[in-house]
Amino acid sequence: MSTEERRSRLEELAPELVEELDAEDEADDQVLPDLPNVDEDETVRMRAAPNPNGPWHLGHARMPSVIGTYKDLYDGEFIVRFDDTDPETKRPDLDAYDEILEAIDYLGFEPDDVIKASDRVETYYDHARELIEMGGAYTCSCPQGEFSDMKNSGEACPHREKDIETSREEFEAMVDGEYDSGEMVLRVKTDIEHKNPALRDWVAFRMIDTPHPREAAEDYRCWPMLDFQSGIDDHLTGITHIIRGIDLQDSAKRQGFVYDYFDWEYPEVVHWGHVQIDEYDVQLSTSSIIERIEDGDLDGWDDPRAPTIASLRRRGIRGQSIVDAMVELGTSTSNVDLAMSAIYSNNRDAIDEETDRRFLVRDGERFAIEGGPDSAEPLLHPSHEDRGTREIPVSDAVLLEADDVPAEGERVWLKGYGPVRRTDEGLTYTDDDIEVVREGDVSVVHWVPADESQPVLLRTMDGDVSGHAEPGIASYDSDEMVQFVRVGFARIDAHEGDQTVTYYAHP
RNA sequence: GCUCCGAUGGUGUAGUCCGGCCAAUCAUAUUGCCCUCUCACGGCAAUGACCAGGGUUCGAAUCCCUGUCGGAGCACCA
Repeated sequence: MSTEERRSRLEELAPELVEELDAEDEADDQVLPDLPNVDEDETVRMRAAPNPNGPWHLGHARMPSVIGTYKDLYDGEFIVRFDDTDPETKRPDLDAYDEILEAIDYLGFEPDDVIKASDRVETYYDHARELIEMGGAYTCSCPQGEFSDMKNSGEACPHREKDIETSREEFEAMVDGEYDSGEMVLRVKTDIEHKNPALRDWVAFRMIDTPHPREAAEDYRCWPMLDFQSGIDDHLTGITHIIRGIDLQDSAKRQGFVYDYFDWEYPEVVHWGHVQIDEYDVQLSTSSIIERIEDGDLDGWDDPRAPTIASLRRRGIRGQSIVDAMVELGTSTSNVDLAMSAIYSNNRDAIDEETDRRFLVRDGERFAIEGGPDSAEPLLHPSHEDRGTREIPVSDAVLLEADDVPAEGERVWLKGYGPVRRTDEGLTYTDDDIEVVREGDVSVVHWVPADESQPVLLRTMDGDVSGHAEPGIASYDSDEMVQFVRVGFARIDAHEGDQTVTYYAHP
């Protein structure tokens, strides 16, 4: 019985089972696990909270990919919140704000709102004041190391029991910038004997002497720490579900103390592991990429060797291909390796049908050609005869890749042109029928005319390759894709002088 | 040291909550064959995994314990 037959038979016998079957099928199409505790009456609302200290590397694509997909799945919302509260060690890059938003757009998502933590400092101050009044926070001038030692042995520091009045005054002095970096912090009063030392009386605000690069925030010296800022914002912006990395495993527990003081309900949290991406030897970190650019190892963020979103974009890989691969990783708490081949496979699926075939010969060897027609007309796409052919002129010589050069006396089939035999003079056209190819005696190779070809630079992950393409390559606009036969897919980047610059995408 | 978390083929993932339908799903990868003017696409096939050891049970990938390995936090970074 075929599947169809079984189905209709089942429909007769037990229609309710068919429904069940369909429901299961539907569930199977959903690649991401269900979000925990989704309230039917409430809109699922999530956030991406990037630090704008540089453009995005590939790992950053995961957050918008997944929360954007959840947004679609639950008919929810997501916002982008720039967590730019450290003007010094994670100093924001003013260009990165827009670059990140562009990356999200390229991935195919549109945030419902975009906010910056550095615009909201007064809000954080207000909540700190409230917390101080409740006895939930105190100012502390302990040197960092000393506090750490006391904390680790579960001892309270002398400032913990100071009166509210003093904390209030000292905090206002912090806000007014009356302390230098390191002199005073505001701590949240948690449980100094909590069994997890990471949760004991953590810092909520500290002093930073370096002005924020954004003009609107350059006067602030008292800055909230991530756990405070993020905790307040998640509540205030109505976030229902948070996804974050395992490095922030303790954040929810830390922020839980603040939420308890304010009597707020903490959002649902999903933690996921780190992503590594194969094919790149380098570390996936903003700072290491910045370093490599400064050292001149990379041309910039969109260098084809850079593990960045801008790089894949320039190579002509669609945002959707990245999104699908990211979503496929799921949200497990263990670390995962993403195979670039998964992204490539998605992208091939997306573009193969519509991409023209063209010839590119890398590092060609020149051979005079004798006899034969004076042009070739290969199809633009092997599965679409209706799209027509391209004309490649052949005057008296062609270029072949070293690996394709036949031994003397042997034949090859120049794809779209015809059979030639290697002689001591060069290549001589023969009258062989295509049967010789079908029988496997003669291999088919790509080629370009030696004189009428167009110089091409192919930029790849392994460095730049120069070569020559058939003349028609000059007619493509920037951003169009071509498939260099037997080489791979590439994006046309620019026509510079008499050279065409292309970026290699994938096989 | 203290505290969390995790472990299914090369990679990712389903199944784990509620043990039997699992000699384990799907994708990718690799290999072979077919198609083809040797790319790509498509078709067919093969390869390959439940971290280890105990326990509970008629029955364990699934529950329990121990171990091993891996990851994370204990910052006035995010």
